[in-house]
Amino acid sequence: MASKKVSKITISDVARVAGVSVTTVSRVLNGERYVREDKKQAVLDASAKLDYQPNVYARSLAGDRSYLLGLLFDEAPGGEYLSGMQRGAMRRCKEAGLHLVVEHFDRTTVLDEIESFLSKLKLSGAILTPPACDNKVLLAALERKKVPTARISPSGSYPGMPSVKINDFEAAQQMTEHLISLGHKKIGFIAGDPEHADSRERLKAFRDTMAAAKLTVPEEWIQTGGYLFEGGLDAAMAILGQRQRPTAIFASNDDMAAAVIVIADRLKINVPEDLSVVGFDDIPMASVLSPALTTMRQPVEEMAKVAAGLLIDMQKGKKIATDEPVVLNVEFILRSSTAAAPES
Amino acid sequence: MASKKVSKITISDVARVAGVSVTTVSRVLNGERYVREDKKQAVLDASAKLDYQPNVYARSLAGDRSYLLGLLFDEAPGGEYLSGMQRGAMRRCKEAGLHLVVEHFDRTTVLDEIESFLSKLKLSGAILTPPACDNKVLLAALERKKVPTARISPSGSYPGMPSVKINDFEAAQQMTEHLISLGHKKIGFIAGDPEHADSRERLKAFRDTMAAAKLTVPEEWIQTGGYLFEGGLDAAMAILGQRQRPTAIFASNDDMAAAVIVIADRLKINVPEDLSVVGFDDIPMASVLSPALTTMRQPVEEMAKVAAGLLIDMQKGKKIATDEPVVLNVEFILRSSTAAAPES
DNA sequence: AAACCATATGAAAACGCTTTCATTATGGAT
DNA sequence: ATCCATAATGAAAGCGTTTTCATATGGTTT
Repeated sequence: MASKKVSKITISDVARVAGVSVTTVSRVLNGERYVREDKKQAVLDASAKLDYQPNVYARSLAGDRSYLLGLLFDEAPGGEYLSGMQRGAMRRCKEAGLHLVVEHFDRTTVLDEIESFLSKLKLSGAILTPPACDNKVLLAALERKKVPTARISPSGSYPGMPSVKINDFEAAQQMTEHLISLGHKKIGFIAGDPEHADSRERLKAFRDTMAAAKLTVPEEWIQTGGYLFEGGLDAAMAILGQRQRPTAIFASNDDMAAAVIVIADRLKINVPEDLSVVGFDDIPMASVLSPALTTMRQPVEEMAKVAAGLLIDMQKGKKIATDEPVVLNVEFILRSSTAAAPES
Repeated sequence: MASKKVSKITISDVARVAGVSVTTVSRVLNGERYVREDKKQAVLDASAKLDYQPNVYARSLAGDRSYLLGLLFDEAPGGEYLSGMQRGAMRRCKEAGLHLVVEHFDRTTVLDEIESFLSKLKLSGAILTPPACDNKVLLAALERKKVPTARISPSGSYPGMPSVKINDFEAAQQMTEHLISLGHKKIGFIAGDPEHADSRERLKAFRDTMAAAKLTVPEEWIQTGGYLFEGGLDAAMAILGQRQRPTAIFASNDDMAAAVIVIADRLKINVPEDLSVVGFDDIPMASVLSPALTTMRQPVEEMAKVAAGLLIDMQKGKKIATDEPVVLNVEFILRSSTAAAPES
């Protein structure tokens, strides 16, 4: 007795069981119009009964979508940031039956390489994390290849591409107000990368908020650290090495805030008694620093989830606003690196 | 005058230009035998001239390979660890013209879901990071679906699946010897997750090395922290809260070492003057801790690269040793959390 | 009653490759 | 000269979908 071949279940198997044509099965599976309700149900039943799994490659070859979303980056942002993004994007992909492919383009990647990648994979969409979201070459290639693209925390806007960000201005304003409310009047600031819009926003918010509170800030207390720990060390040294030093420092991200704490420690300045320090991002390190860092949490995972969602909606033909970014909320995290300003 | 259609370049275009059949082109592109050198060259030239990009989906549909490698994980290890893995795997994939798709399976993922994923994507290979590398359900599914799988730092071996790891025993031995050479005689140990082979290895190495140096370790000085920061806090408290306390603590990873430093700080114990602390992994946090952590660096990126390489070789039909893991070297990183043992 | 339209359906033609199978050189060994 | 194995090649048959196209059906509108 010949054993039944355990062959793969194809769309025609489903068609046979449901008593319809493969065309109809395809229609049902892709949610098209013009299928009678009873047949639709029959197809769904048959498909479930047989545990039918459409072949991604056949679909991609025949249709022109690919069921793959790309998460693209160039110089990697922090690992925690990146894997948060990834988790968010993955979750959303799973809901929609898509898959996430990751790809790295470093500074040396030429246009050809990018285009070759794009034309080979024909991504259904691409998510760009900073700083790739501002990589002109990459953006141009994506546009030429007509790959729907969502950008995360980009600088400015790019025609036809939606983006997701937080309200950096408000967040930085809130953080500055926190320090002011603790009685600090002499506050320093360490900016990120001036190329990044978010960095410029945070700095502007700091300046505006200080001015609104009638507090002046010597220019020497405003330094740039490029979002890097090392840059933060230099910036902190530049600020704290002066005769006149502030009683609080607002670093534009946690890496640089950690650097401030290191420098303060080296200079025998007590944090938070003599110097309050705040950061931005809430990376895992923030809670293990000593003292634990007061910071502003970015909803990293959520941002990627939303970005993926935008792409999925675009693919479904929904109209998406591409001129204004989707703005998500931050969360203020109070820990022990901030305290009331010391008696003057 | 009709403008020339900018249509996609297919294999038959290449065939025409090279003056051969598509079969021959396919043969050349897949490195098969039985193609005369001159024709081979003609194909290569034509392909380069036309900038031909084989369609991944058509290839996957026709052949039975998929040009996709999967990086699979369940409960995510640290973000830095994961993104290091990813970088390594991606690099190797790029060299081989493959792409990396990432997928997360959490504790609640049922077998069906995994199998559905596997049969839909027909991965050319899968890389499992810990702890997914020991997930029985996942492993069984991969085996059933015949997906070539490489495991990273697994517990034990699994028939037919190669793995990559470091020599945990030697590394932990070296670390223990470092402490002993500094004059420490009273050393505590915080173990990781007893389920993990690497954790058991590190503990055994510690015990053996201490014994070899004729040093005894009270059982209360050996605690388990499960590789987690929180677990490390408890373990550190259990060790340092006693009347008799050690002059050094070896934590099985950096997260727990960070916890030791936090607890020491809380108990007003100076590190490294009164207590030396060492970790394992060299996560980025290690260098910003205060004091900076002496630790053992795992070649995370390299491990993933090697794992990807193993899969690629397997696909090419090379014979791979699956009984013995590939062992990579660690690197001892001396920072300032260790010092000579205090005078007794 | 003819003409029209929206709805519903399936047969068959792509999609761009790999692989099978049949056929034709090629170069010794008999 | 004849035969055989092996090297080299291409025509054509898949691979499992989506999409196009043709056709059928049952109202509505002229």
